[in-house]
Amino acid sequence: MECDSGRSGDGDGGVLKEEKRSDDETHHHHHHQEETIVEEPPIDSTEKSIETRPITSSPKNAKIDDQLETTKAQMSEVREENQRLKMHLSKIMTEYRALEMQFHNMVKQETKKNNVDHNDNAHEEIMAESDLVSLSLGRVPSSNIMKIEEKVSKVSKLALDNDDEEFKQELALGLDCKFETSKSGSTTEGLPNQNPSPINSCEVVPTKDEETGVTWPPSKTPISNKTVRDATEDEVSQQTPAKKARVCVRARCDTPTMNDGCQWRKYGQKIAKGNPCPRAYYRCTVAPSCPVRKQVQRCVDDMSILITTYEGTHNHTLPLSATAMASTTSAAASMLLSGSSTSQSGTIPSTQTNNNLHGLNFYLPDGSKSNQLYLSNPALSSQHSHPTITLDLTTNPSSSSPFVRFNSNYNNNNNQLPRYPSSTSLSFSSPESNTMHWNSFLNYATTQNQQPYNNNRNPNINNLNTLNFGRQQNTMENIYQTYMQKNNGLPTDSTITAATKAITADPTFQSALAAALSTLIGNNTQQQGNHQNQSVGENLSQKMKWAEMFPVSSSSLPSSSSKVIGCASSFLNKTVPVNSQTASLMSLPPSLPFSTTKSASASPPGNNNDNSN
DNA sequence: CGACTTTGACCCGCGC
DNA sequence: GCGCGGGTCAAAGTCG
Repeated sequence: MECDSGRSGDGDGGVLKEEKRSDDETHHHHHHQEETIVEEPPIDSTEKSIETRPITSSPKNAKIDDQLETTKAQMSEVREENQRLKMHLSKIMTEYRALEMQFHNMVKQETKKNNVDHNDNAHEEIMAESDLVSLSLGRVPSSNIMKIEEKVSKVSKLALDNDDEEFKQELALGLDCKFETSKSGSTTEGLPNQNPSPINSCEVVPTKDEETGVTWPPSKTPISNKTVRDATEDEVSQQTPAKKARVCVRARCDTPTMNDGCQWRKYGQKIAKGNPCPRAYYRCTVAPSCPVRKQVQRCVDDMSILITTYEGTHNHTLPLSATAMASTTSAAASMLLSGSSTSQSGTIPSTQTNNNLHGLNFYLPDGSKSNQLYLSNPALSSQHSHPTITLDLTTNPSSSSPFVRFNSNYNNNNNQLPRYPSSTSLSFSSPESNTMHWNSFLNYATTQNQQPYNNNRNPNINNLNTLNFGRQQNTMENIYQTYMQKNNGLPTDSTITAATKAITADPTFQSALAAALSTLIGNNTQQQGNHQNQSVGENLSQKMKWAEMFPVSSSSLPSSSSKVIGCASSFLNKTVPVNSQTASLMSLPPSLPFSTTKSASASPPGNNNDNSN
């Protein structure tokens, strides 16, 4: 809070300040001296003493009166200036939103077109481009993406008043404002104290079963496996090839399992081939019919690394502490299921050129960067029919390599020409100090007591790295909050433009981004939620709205009560104010299979608040 | 006693 | 068709 205000160029308030300066430089110039005089304490004390006494020395009094007058006048001017700035800001916001709307509409149109074309061409394109590692998260052929980009640039040009910088600034201001407000909100929120109202959570009734796309067959549902499977198979087969998207999270963890906030019940264990460490199978027990499973296995190469693979989406209200992981994994899975496959080389440059998205650098492993790819445990990644996205939280912080990777392995058979790109890697890294949210945030989770990484110039981040998560939950929450407060974390011009590019590159990406962002700023977005619109995605917008609806809660944190002894990833959870269901839903567009609950296996969401059995 | 874990058996898909 | 391996089931065991 206090320490960052003086910094320049680190996002946050800096944008506003600069705006102020540039707009009203003259005011500042000729008021500056008087301001300093006013703020000087001796004058105040003199004032007091004079006021309390009868007027004795008129020259002094006159001087002071003058100063008072001047000060008052100055203050009123400052107020006016403030008002002007506010007006300017609101205007900018309006324009920004208008642009967002336009952009979003275009994206929608393009997506529709692509969906039509997709069925015919997608696979061929995938086959043809399988050698390319792709960041395209949707099935939008790059040509179309480029079209979209062109259109966007056109729109931008139209709306920019021929000033790109101004546009950037506007964008930055728009988000700036949001973040700023959210930050102020966070201070009052402090530690979450309220339960997400089950009633409220139930209001977000999933209209579709998450089973729609998650082809995970519910095995222990009231209905028998095969019945449910048969019931859902048709739908599934119609929508997507039967691919069970999985999200694999690699994290360093001493304990047998990661505490992701959810309740799990072990139902099996196997020694997988190629890994002496047994693989444990867990089933979500928060709701009896929840189809979510996870596999936990130690990495054969590094026993300290725990590989947790999630499959499916919760169809019930999650404990607050589980929402972050759920939304993150859901979003990641949605990226897969929505087609993290196609892209042509044309799109790569745009995404590779260091797209800096809210502090995230997304870049693709091209041939030269193949080492960026994380090849997950072969035993886990060799699941042919399971597109798997890997969140690698284990990267050595000292390296400049990405800290977090999304690595999707559709098909890990090396000898085969993969139907899908063999891997897709999203690397979240940010060497720049103003773009370290995710880095610190995720490393915060993963490095535990590992060495701090030095990429960040912000000392706050390094502090975080020295912490264990999971065992110092409260401490970490506080520190995280402190960190969020200290790092106002406002996007800079470049981040905004990069974000625009990234979004342009793929609308589907929005879902993941939304989840990620909501994870970061989720409960801090109360007032601005309604302003966040289509640019980042409706999902994010929705999330923020929901964030309004569901105040943060900590009283229901199961991570503390759960029997699960594990590495807490619950550090994430504090940042997501919504219940799990909304988190799952929000993180995904309705059309995405992971996003909703649709059919059979789901028991009414309202009934799922109680624990299993 | 209920909830959970363990563990051997079983099922099923895939490759040969 | 067969074998392999991943995934799941369910009875038995364990724990609080």
